[in-house]
Amino acid sequence: MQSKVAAVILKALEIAKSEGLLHCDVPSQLILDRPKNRDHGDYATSIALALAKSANMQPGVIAKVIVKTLTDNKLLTNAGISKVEIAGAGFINITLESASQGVVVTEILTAGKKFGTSNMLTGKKINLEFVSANPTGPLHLGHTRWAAVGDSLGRLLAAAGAQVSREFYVNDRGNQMDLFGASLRAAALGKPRPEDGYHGEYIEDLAKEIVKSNPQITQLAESESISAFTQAGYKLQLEQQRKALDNFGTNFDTWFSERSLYENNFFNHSLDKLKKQGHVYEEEGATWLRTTDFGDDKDRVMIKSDGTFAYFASDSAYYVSKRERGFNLCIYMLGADHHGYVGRVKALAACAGDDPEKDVEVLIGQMVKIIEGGVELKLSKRAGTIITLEELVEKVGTDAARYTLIRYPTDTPMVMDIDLLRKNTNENPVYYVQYAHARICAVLRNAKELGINYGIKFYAPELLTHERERELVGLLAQYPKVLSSAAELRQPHRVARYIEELAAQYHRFYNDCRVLSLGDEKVSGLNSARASLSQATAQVINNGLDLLGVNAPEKM
RNA sequence: GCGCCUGUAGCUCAGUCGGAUAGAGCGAAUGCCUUCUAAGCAUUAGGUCGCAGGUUCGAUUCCUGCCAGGCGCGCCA
Repeated sequence: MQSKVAAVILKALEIAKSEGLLHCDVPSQLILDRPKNRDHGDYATSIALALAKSANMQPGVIAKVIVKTLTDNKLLTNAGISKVEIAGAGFINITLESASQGVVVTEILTAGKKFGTSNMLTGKKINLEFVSANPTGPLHLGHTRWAAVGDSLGRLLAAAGAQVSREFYVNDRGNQMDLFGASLRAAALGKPRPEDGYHGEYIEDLAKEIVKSNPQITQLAESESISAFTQAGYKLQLEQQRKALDNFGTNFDTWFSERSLYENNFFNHSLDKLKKQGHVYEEEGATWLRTTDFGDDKDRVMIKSDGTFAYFASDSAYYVSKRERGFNLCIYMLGADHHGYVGRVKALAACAGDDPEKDVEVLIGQMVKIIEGGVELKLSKRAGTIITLEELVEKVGTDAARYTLIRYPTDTPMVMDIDLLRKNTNENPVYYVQYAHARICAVLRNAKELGINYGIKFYAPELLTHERERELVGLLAQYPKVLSSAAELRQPHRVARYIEELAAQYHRFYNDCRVLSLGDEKVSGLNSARASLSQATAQVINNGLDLLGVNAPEKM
């Protein structure tokens, strides 16, 4: 509907220009806003103000020309417009006819689960890397934010037509792993842990489990024993992470091991590739990538002077791997403590001969604070007092945890109030939205019992003339736009905010417009129309929640 | 010192491809269930959109500078 309206106004501009009423270029696209104020109609455009300068005319005059052209050429009825008004300095407010506005309900009921999807990103093969952690401990709050947001973003990008592969990068190389093994062994032997080792209680538990399944492990020579502990701990911990994520509704297509980058000569292959681009050099016995060629603040070491690989070596090979596997967009989701990586990753892409603006995106998730009983829980891995994904889920449940984490833009630091999330009231937005869905389901169940037919065949859009109905229909029509802009901006929180608004709008409608027939009242077309509208609303809430990975219960 | 993020109602936060009277929840006050799920709805109160300049017909939104807070700046991973 919206595109039809925009098209008709553009057409009016063309006609006005050809008739010599307007002397300026006609834009190829027209922006239609949804006015905040309902008195301003269903759509509004400020095109007259925008064109004022280049046309050298008063905005109000241009607006008049547009409106006159629209009416004179009888363009209004075809686009389903019932009213066009000029307001303020030159805004054009457009009101749709109920019937034409209401067709969106039919569209929703026809498309079902697919309503809102698009082909905006068709042809994009996206590698979405998120969570990526050391397999040396439980996933903490920062990981959890990305587990929720990343998963949702993956669904969103797929809904926009992209082919998405979700990838978890397992940091299973380097001295963190050795420290992990040494910490486990120390715990098993009751010895003090290494100074900069792992100190959480979970180390004790893991150590016990490892010793239980392999009692001889402590008898081995120290270095063998440590590496045996490392291996065993790695397996257990990775499995635990996988389970926790699975339980959280977050699944990955690929668990990519950092170690595997060094198998089958892959690292050398990727280094050769980089060398061919001419940004690799040797200095002081080390091998460097000249990332400063592309705006990084310093060059990065890949092979250290002692011959071992720096972390960045893995990064570079990993990137090459992603590109060789055919991804034409690599999205990295990193924590705020890694924001220094942005320049480096972009420069890396450039060093590999790619376009850092197009082929790579780095999203930074700010810190999450958690408050319980009015006190901030301080997070320290060292002291072992981290809040884990499992603990969060245990405290508030998967739905509330996911929803809350997704609800905020990731570039703002957020505070989670555990006490609030435990409340089953509308202080807690996830319940508010879920309640709206459950409420609709209840209404529809009752409708069936009363013999009220609803659905595409029984829906008469022209009957929906009440202000609440029009508002609700108008909001439903916005959903595809919300999805595409959320996908484009990589901001799943927009979906959450939208369905909150939709839930609120439904509750308002529900309060003012009775869906079901009363008592002995005869069932009318209006009952059917309203029930169909309710059904469409439930469908959109369901679709939205689905993108967030949150349940849409039919009963609460 | 340099870089990234943030600063909007008492609290937690949305919003802004530049547009008409800046929004929501909580908290405060007051109404609405002899008939759809009151986990709901409505009304009222509450704002120099951090500060100062600039661009513009128009700036909370864009630009510059400053102030405040968070986080980073290893041949660690």
